[in-house]
Amino acid sequence: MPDTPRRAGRLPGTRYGNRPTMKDVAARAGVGLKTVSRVVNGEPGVTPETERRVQEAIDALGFRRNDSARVLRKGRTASIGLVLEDLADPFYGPLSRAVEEVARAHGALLINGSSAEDPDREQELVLALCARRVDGLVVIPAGDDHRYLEPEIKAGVATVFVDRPAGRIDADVVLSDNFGGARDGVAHLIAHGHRRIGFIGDMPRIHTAAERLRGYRAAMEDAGIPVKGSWMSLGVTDPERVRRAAEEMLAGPDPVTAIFTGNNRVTVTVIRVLAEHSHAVALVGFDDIELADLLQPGVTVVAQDAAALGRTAAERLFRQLDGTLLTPERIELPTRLVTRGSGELPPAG
Amino acid sequence: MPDTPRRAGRLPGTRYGNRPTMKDVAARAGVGLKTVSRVVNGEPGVTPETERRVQEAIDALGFRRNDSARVLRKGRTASIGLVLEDLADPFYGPLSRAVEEVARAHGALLINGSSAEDPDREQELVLALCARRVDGLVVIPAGDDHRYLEPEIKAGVATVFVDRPAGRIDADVVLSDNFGGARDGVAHLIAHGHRRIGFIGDMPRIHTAAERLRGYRAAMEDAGIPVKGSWMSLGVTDPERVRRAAEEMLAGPDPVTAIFTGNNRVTVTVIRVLAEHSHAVALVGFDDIELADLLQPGVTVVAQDAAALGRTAAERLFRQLDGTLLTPERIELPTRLVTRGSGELPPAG
DNA sequence: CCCGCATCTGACAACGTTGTCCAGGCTCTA
DNA sequence: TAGAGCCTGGACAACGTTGTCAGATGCGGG
Repeated sequence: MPDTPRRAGRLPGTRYGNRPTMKDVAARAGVGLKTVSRVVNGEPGVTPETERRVQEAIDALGFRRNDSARVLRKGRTASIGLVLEDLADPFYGPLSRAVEEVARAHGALLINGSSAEDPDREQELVLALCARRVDGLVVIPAGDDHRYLEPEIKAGVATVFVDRPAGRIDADVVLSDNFGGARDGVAHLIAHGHRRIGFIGDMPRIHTAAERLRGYRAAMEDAGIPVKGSWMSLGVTDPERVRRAAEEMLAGPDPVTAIFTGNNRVTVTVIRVLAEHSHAVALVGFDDIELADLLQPGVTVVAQDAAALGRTAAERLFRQLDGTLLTPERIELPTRLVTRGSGELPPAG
Repeated sequence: MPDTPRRAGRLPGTRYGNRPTMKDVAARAGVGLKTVSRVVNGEPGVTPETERRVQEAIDALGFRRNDSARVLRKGRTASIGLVLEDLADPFYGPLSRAVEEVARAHGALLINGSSAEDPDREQELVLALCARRVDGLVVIPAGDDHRYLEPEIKAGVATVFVDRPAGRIDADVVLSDNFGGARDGVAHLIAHGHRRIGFIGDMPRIHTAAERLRGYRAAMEDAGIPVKGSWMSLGVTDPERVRRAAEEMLAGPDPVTAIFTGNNRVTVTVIRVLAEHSHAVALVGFDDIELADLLQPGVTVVAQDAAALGRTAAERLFRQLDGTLLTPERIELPTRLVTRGSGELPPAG
């Protein structure tokens, strides 16, 4: 590409690179400031001839309304914030997109940030968004104390929590039925003859992990199967430790014949372990994973609908802004058991 | 959850739900407006005692600085816009995240939107972002004419295009080496004895698709293999048509012994087709896919580094804002051939 | 011919913040 | 103790837009 010289950076001190303002447009069109405002906003009461002149000046100058000033004046930003754990996680992609679509339908833009599962970073992000006066917030919480949001909510920032409940404040929450999903998944294994079933999940301080563990316990109890401590591994999530945990469960004195995995990352690692294992072990995982049907055997999962979570949350948010929603609620979306083979294997050994 | 009454929506007419301003804080602390500003911004020249009083008032009132007003005054928004095709696509997740991280390192927030591969929607989004006076834009273009951005760029909006070049304007671009990657992938198949190699890719009007097709042709030509029209399928991307295209290539009078797929969606579908096929067909795909190593055989791919694309683009953007970058450039990042089995199968039949 | 009315236009203040600049009080020295 | 100089604090304008309101213009009717 030729080395066409570019503008010499933005000159320090210039604001917005000296963009034309309505005043400039008005001067050029020979009309008043307010008339330009009217044309820009499509307000009535402007002669076609005047409008044409103004439009001409706008095009000639490359004028674009400064929404910062507009926001300052009007009080609404037409933007909402989304704070999630990690934009790169395949679970959050569809969720973000769903929130974005709802926002778009309401003429709002989406500002989003990743908390990286760090409560401080979550708070920092949320408050930065509040400082920009987003109209509302969709938060997938990393922390468990959200009292810092109280003044914001009181000041009118619509807020909906997703995937996990808010901590120590009363707010709208949209969740998957983690308990029921896990219970059904484990019951599915039991129905296929398993009694020694392992559970590998995240730290129970994370709400979803705790609920799924509870579902596992409930299913076992319903079937009258006492759970051994060696069958449960909690709080491991990095691949190396998951691998060890799985191997121990499979090798112990009371080896499991099936494993229930608490989230997609764990599931993937366990699939790798089982692929190397000598005899077939049944597996049901929480969260769907791509290509799960192409593996041998296909992976049976408890799928949750990330897009529906996002959509539901965003819709509630805009209903809060309408004023049609007055009472915080907790909404639980159902999960779906998708059978593909790995969960239907009979007990071996 | 109990039906605790919430504030009755935002009262119409109230701005920001009557949030306290610096003036309120100043009144309560019994100091001047500017002193509050100084405390909020950590500027020097305030006695510890005064600062304490101000801080107290801030906490008591739940004051949070209004960044809209700040932006209006200062001219910089400390936010950048990212326009991509689809936030839910696993390719863009890591890219977004990388852009976000760089933005964060520069104290900026990220506003993003999906164009859904629609040029009009791309333009609408970009202009909405410009109206908010984002400091810069990272754009994965859907359209092929970006002259509408000229006034914006002239006005000082830093702009970097990613994944595909800009149309009809001179701007920074960060791309993967689509041509070289595809050429190497196809050459890899040729090196393993294949001569009848199929290509299934997206519409050549999309830059990446055209480049990959060019790479395919180049590799074949380098090996002195004339390409038959029946080996190429362009512009198909929905699963059903990809399936048919693959089946035709495999069944025709000159059946292919290997297929090169032009993107991850096509690759996934072709994997499904090959899984049902009677004899082994080699496969190399452009773009990596998760769990590709667990399939039988593992899927050989030409991987591009989405995060590196995003990071590089964002870094260039902030260098533009620094003023240290004066000339638009075209940067090409290398791809990487990841061999896992499917690309090393010998020709069958 | 003048008045009233409707229509169109523009002057002005306000939104909440920050930059500039000056005033007042303090300390330190001669 | 007076004066110089420094430090702290505050008054005011400005950023670009929109809401309010009043002025200008034109038209028709009395």
